[in-house]
Amino acid sequence: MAERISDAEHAVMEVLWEEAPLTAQDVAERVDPERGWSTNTVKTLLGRLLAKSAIAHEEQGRRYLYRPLVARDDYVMGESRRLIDRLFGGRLTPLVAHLAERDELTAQDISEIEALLKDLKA
Amino acid sequence: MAERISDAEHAVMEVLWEEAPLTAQDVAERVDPERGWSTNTVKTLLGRLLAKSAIAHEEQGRRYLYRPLVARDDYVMGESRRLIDRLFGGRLTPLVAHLAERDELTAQDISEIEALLKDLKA
DNA sequence: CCCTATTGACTACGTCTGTAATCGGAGTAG
DNA sequence: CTACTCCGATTACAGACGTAGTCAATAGGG
Repeated sequence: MAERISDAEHAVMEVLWEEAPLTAQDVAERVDPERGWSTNTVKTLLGRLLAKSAIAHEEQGRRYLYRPLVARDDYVMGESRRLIDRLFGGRLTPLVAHLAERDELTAQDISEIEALLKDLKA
Repeated sequence: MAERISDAEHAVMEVLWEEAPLTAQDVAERVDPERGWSTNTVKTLLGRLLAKSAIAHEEQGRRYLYRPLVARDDYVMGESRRLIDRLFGGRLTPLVAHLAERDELTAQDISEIEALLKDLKA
């Protein structure tokens, strides 16, 4: 089931997570223009996502409406875990430490996370 | 330079980050046995990493000694940023929040990170 | 009813990846 | 000198990916 969503496919998923159901046409129109994809490319990606059961489609007249089957949260969680496991021995602290060391954290980030953690303990 | 290191290649890099320089043979012996790679496979990966300048080799008699050119920290940072940008709009807080929501944080994690952040402000 | 525009399905194709066998040259044991 | 061995380099090959063209069916416009 966890058929591993590729990068290009992910771009399509983002569209459907944002709004669904949509027709292939709609999706093509909403994909990040950065990509510069042709409609056909988007259709192929939709087809592949269907094949891996990441999305589903229901007939609507002579076209299909696509909707995500995988929740964004689940995908995001999976990817995050994969990275943390692979690079930080499965622990979040080293990641935060790493970002901190490289000055990738703003004062605001720090406050936000502190507040968040405080809440967690409550 | 930033030739994007693949997953299999990454496994080889981990060995060299752990200890270097090493011969191809040494690397093959130290790669995670989980992978079950033949020596040839490791050699191919070393070749590809050379091609993308992620590692370098120096002649030592009849063989080569391989050493990393890319620092682990840089690699790790790059991958982390990529994930955070792609999935969390470039901000760390949502990632932490996400992990928290899914109960992926232990009490110890929380304390550690709090301590870390406290230090940062000092 | 016939032509054209639309839509999903199928096909294409070069690149990258994972995995490995093979080839050719250089020492090494006789 | 000769057969063998060790090593890096070259080649192989299937499956995933990014990207897109073509085909067949269908639904409207005349």
